[in-house]
Amino acid sequence: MNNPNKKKFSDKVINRLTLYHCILTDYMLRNIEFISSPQIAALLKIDDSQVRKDISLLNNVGKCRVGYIARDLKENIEKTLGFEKPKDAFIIGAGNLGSALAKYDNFANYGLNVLALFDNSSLKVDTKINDKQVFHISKLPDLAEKLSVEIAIMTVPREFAQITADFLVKSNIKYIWNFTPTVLFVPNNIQVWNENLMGNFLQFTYQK
Amino acid sequence: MNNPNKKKFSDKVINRLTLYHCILTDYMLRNIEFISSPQIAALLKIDDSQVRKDISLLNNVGKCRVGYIARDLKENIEKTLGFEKPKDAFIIGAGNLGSALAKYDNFANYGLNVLALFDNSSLKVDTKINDKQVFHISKLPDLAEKLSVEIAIMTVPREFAQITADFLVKSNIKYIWNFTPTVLFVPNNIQVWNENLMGNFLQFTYQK
DNA sequence: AATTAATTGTGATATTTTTCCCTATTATAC
DNA sequence: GTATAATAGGGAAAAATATCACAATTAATT
Repeated sequence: MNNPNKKKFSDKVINRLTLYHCILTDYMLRNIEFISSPQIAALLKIDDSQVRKDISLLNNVGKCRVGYIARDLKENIEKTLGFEKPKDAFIIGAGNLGSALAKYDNFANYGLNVLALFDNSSLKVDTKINDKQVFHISKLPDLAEKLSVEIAIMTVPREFAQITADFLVKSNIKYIWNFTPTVLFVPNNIQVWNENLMGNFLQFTYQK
Repeated sequence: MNNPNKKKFSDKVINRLTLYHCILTDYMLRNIEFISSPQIAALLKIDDSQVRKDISLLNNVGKCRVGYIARDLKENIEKTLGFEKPKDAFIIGAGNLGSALAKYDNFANYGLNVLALFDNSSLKVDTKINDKQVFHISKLPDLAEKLSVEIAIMTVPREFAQITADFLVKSNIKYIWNFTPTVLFVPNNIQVWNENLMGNFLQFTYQK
């Protein structure tokens, strides 16, 4: 009955939980002890019962008339979503976006460690970006194996997207976070997340 | 019956349509004339009837046994989602991410024109990034009014996120694309899209 | 010309997600 | 102490979304 391969939470729930986490981080900085579902709901402009349902999935209990203990809830989300089991990743493509993501130290707070970058330009190879070395792309298979890295953040120009994806798959990368405006063709055992920036933009500007 | 303020398409549909558009762009580059719903579905690992349902919303008709005319379908998506009516935007925060987005020329293909950047650092003010001028943030209200800009892409450090949002709202900005890991408190008439990068990352790495 | 197989379009069904609504609880005000 | 109002928790209903199933069409094959 309890299929261990089944995801525990839907994508929507995970997405909302990380937004609750952002709010809770802010509450911590402001030293506020309690948070209520209507407060969270108002900030995100969603229904308060939705917030309670999500939180109840974490087996987190609140106090009537008071709300939830902000610190506990924050830690509970971190534990549930695995922030404290860091995952290592490579950035493929040390251009503008790749560099920006390499400098985005917030990733580490959410359990994502960028170990290195890869590029094919000799201008970039052997430089450092935010203390992370840029290697030639040919070094990737070796380093991925040695460091057991399964996650690649792909920020190459669109014309190299598919060929790069093929190379990553051959190098035993299992997760590709695709920042190129391309849909990749990969085997079924590879997880791809299309960071569909324009789709997101249209979602919030279209007819509102 | 036909409420003109009602959105025609759900967020999910818009998101998928932009992914279909990515695929179609690739088909154009490869000079492939026809595309079928099972082909699209296989790339995105979704159901083919889902693809047909989405496409039928565009009043696009396909040919049995052949599929859809790739160029027509692409143009239909562009027309429907308004790629050809460009929208002007400002980038707020000329740091790494802001600069990367200013250099991301793909936005223009999707109807988003970045006119200028704003920052409060004198080191950045009056420089140019990809031919776009960086202005001091104090110039924003004037320029937003003169140029009728309603969209702001926010890439400031998290500690300045809320104060910046307040300032944008006062400056009559109506749409905030929020790249900071913060949930903003804004009036109900302001649209915010939280580009929740870590949420997206967790969605595709969590228990898969 | 007949057959086969691939594809669209769509109604029906199933599933997922969200919202509604009510009860129990409890801090605060009176 | 009692009343009030805000909140959590959770079952039920509603809404949204995705999948299934199949008839109709048609290009390709025989």
